[in-house]
Amino acid sequence: MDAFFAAAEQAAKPSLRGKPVVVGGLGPRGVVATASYEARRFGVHSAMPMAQARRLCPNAAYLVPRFALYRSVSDQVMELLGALSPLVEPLSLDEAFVDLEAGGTADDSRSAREAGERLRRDILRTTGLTGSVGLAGSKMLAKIASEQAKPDGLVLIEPGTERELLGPLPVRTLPGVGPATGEHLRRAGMTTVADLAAAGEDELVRLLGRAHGGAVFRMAIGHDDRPVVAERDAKSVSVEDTFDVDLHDRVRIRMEVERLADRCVRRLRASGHSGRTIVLKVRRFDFSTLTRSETLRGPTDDAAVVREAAARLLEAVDTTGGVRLLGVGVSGLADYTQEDLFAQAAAGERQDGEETDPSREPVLMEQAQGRDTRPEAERRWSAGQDVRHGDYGAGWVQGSGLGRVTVRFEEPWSAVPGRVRTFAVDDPGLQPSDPLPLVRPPEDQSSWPASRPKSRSAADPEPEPGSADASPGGGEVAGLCGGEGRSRP
DNA sequence: TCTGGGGTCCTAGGACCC
DNA sequence: TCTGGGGTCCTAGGACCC
Repeated sequence: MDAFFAAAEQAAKPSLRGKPVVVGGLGPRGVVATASYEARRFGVHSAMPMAQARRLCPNAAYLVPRFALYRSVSDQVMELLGALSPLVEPLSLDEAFVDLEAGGTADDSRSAREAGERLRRDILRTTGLTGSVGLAGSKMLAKIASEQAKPDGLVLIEPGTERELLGPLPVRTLPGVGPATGEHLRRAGMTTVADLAAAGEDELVRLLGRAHGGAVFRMAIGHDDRPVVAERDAKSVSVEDTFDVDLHDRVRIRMEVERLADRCVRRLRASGHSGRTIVLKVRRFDFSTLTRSETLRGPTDDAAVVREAAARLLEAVDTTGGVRLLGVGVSGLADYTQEDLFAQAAAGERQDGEETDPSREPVLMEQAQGRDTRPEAERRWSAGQDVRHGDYGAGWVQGSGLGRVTVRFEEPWSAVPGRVRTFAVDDPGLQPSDPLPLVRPPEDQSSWPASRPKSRSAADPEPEPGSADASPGGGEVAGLCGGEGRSRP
């Protein structure tokens, strides 16, 4: 899918179409998840610190990710892929490999191209979004082709042309060659894929190690026989939080670790797993990161066991100077859930005498450090989130601050950009809501007018630009480009 | 206003065992 | 008479991917 998160937001919010949109963490330490193509022209890209993005493109709309929406669109796309072949390997919400041969869908360039074009039409029709297709004889080349096809295109690599196509490309094009390996190779005088092929396997193994060097060499000469694997079982489950402000208080740190352990176990159980190794991750004030792990005698999915193991691991970590991130993970997964008395007994022995009483700790939670420091009422509203108002219908939060929240009332199928109204953050008529589908469901067409805004003409004039942004408490505003936010449509 | 969150795979050293 | 040769498990860190 092309610029997936941002494209989904533009499809959902007609007023943002054709405008720069940036989706990602909106806190002081957020990074860009996806930038729309309009925002990319300003130099904004994935993984960039949000602060830098705002400097480069101050007029973009900055929105929180809405994973429930992306997941539902992803499910629709994956279902279309499933109709092409039983062998579908999702890489993420917006990308997957499909083995067309195994599905009997295509067996030559012509039939593959037809299947690809049909798929792109089907994706656009069912999701309202564009996707790009790469067709080739291996996963690596199909992926490279799909990158070349973006946005909204299709590229097929004819069998026999692989090496001449790969040769001039930079080494970073190959999967598995990241910043470190790329730099390593550059220092060895290799910048293109042809350089790697010419260097030979022995030389790459010497430079990069046995497994990595061998893999990079095979990729460089266009050899990739990795199969498309439909179902991979998970090997670990983890959760982590970066705090808005570094944590110093040991009691608070301990409490956050236990909260993360609980969250991790909830995810573990939801996935139907138990696990034997508990991992604690700590990123310090200076970005140095360490992990500590402990392997139990048997798998567990017991929150108390994981919490206590994580707390034990924390005991051995020096947090002087502050902590910016904490994480808890479980690996060594068993493919079924079980109550493991061994592990619990072992944990109990090691605990021996140490008391855990989380009920005494929330008192300290109020200390103003870490996470979102805005007042509770304002914390309810994040730029981009879905809301519904009793009188005005469905909309999305454009910004909040100074005790106010501004909402644009529009739906994915609104013909014109919607009107904006401003409310008190605690307005009882305003409630968070679920995302609307991007393509209007047919059965809703008769019922929709009933829930439309009662009076469009009653909408408030738009707020002063920047008024909400002036909030000292970290209020956030989804900016709009080209004066769109200031003038009536 | 510097740097998210959820993963996978690989390497290397030490413990331990036969 | 200073020290073999595997193999597995555990821990920690690093690179990479989306």
